[in-house]
Amino acid sequence: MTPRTTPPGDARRARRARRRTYEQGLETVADPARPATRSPERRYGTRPTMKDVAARAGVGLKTVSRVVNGEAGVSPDTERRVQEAITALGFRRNDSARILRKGRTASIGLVLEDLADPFYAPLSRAVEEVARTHGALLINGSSAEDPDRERELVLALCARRVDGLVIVPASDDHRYLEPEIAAGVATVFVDRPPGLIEADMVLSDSFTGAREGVAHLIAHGHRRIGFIGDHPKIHTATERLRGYEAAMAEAGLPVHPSWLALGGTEPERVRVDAASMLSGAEPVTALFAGNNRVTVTLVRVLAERERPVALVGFDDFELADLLSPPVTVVAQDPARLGRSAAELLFRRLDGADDAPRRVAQPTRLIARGSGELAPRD
Amino acid sequence: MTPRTTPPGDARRARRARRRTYEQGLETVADPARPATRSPERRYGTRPTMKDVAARAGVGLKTVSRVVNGEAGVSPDTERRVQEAITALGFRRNDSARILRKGRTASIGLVLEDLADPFYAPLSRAVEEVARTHGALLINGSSAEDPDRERELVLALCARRVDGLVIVPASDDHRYLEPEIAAGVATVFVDRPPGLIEADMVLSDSFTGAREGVAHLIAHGHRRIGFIGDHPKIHTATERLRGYEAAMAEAGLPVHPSWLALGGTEPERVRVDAASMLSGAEPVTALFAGNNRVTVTLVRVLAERERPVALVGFDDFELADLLSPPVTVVAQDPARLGRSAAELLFRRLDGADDAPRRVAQPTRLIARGSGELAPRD
DNA sequence: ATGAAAGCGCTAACAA
DNA sequence: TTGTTAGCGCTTTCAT
Repeated sequence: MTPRTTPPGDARRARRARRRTYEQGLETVADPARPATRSPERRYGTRPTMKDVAARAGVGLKTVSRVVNGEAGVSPDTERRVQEAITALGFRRNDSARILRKGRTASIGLVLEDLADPFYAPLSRAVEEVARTHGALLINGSSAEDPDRERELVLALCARRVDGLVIVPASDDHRYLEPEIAAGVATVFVDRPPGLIEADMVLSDSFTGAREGVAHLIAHGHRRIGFIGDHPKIHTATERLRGYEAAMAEAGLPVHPSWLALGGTEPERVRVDAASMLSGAEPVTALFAGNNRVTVTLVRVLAERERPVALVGFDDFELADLLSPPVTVVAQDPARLGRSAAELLFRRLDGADDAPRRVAQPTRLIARGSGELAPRD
Repeated sequence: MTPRTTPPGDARRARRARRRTYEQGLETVADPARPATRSPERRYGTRPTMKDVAARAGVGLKTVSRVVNGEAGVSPDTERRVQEAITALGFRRNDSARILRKGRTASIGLVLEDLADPFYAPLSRAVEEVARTHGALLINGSSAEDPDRERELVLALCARRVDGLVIVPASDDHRYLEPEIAAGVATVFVDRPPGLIEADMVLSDSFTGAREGVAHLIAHGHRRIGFIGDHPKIHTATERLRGYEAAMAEAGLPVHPSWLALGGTEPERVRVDAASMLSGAEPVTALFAGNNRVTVTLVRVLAERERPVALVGFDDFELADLLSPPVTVVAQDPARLGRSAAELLFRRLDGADDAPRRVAQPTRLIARGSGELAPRD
């Protein structure tokens, strides 16, 4: 516990030693707009290496390696001297070199739509937690629902030689991953299936969940039910629509095309579609929301109206139970999705080589009030 | 657009080639409980290298490198042949080797309390976005408010030679970072200041925000106001308490010790403290919540009570405006905190070497209803 | 326009 | 117990 203070000049000098602009150094995500690398100027060239430690401790390089990695076969006295040198020099093993040599990075990549989305944030956290128990770090990126960005990110992660990938796909064609998977990158898709390739996947049972949610509304007397969902290119959106259609068909109810609206989750779009369904001669008396973003917008829309409209949302969300009326939802468990996906990934990394799996997780209907409102015609 | 299909055996063979258990391979986060590495078995040894591409294209290694990196000085014909070989072999540059050679990783680390917390998720996303514009990847980890885990994570990131670090500290002593910073790892603290070292930081003005929030309650007639905040070891918690005390003092109001409760954000703890403040002969008529987790719990507690109690929460949260009463908050902008921190980081990476900065961001009081309730004595 | 050689910092294999 | 050598896959330097 030495309250040692580095002279303030040190850090400044180190900073000054850096090359002029960051981007000149190295690109990760390919960007055709940016010209290729030029200036060499090293970055951690000033850092002590094992060789330096060895020289200072008066031992061989391998001995330092042994001490650093806690391997056996070093006498206590030698170890002490090496430790002293390490501390004095502020040595820290360069894992880049280690990774190159060992061929494994002890890191996995996670690509999803939006890290900040309340649905994906817990998923991401769960993946991180599993990675941690396996001694791996997590590199993650948001695709923003853009297939090109997904591909760019995924390939950047592959170039970094992540040991595995967990992907919430934005793209519907993952053939670009074939060489990577063949080269041994374990890959698990979560929340949505891969496109045009075989791979492990962990999904919620969107179809059944939506069918139950819509059947719940029907059971409460609704006949005209609107479906407002995510963009049709997204697998879960179409699955949930299928669930809606199945529930309606099972009840012998017709579906008017104007009751269906798939599109982006931007509040404006959702508002426009909701407004049109709720107006006219035969307005819908209930709405089914295709995901949490849509649900939240619909809660706002309905709060602004006088006439009560029933609502069931896909995905649970915080405080749903404290709204008035409390919001009935078809709940998924995003953390569990993430955990399952990550565990499947590490099973692959541990050598499991059976056929790709499709894990389906059930959803749970939580009746809170908004879905039990009777139709007001 | 060749709909090429890899024979299913390929991936399986690659998987089988892997070593037996993942953890044997390589450790990232030091774990004394796990024994040191042993089995060597390579991982991407089966991957083609530039050398392989060169052999196949009948050119020199450096020519391949030129093509891969888009450098000038390659004849169109040669380039074509190299490209063909790259495609045929499924070559992808190994960035681990590149990083080792170039000395820069084009990645930054982010360590925060909990990736899934609705306050930190947008912060994280903002950091990611800035990193992206600078061509860097983001490696992140959650410290779970554990100083040891923070240190472990940060040092693992340093060993990976991330170019920079953004840290929401859990620890109150960051001297362990001195050698790293001296070696050139740009470091920016966000949301909370560093402990015992000088470094850049980006903070919200917790003191002023809390003072305004409490003054708002006082202006609405409250005299007995409870403060329920985060654990006192957390800087923002004590700053907000200071703000509370300042507002009370400025109004000439006494503060009874039983009105103050700092501790974990677990709902049980918050409930117990709230219950005791709200009972007795002279219960508080208003509550000030120290952060969004506490606020959410208090909303639940108050919803269960008959007598209305005023509430102002620190941090805004989704749907706060749709609760009844809508919740008055002192809002921070977590995305902006993240963006500022990341931009500051990249300025450092671009060579800025002026003295460490302390950036303070203002908070904003948003009156929605719960903070405007009159005291009911 | 192209390539051969050196070496980034580490670990593996093998001596001593 | 300890050290020496080779080489991971790439970029850099300097030839040609």
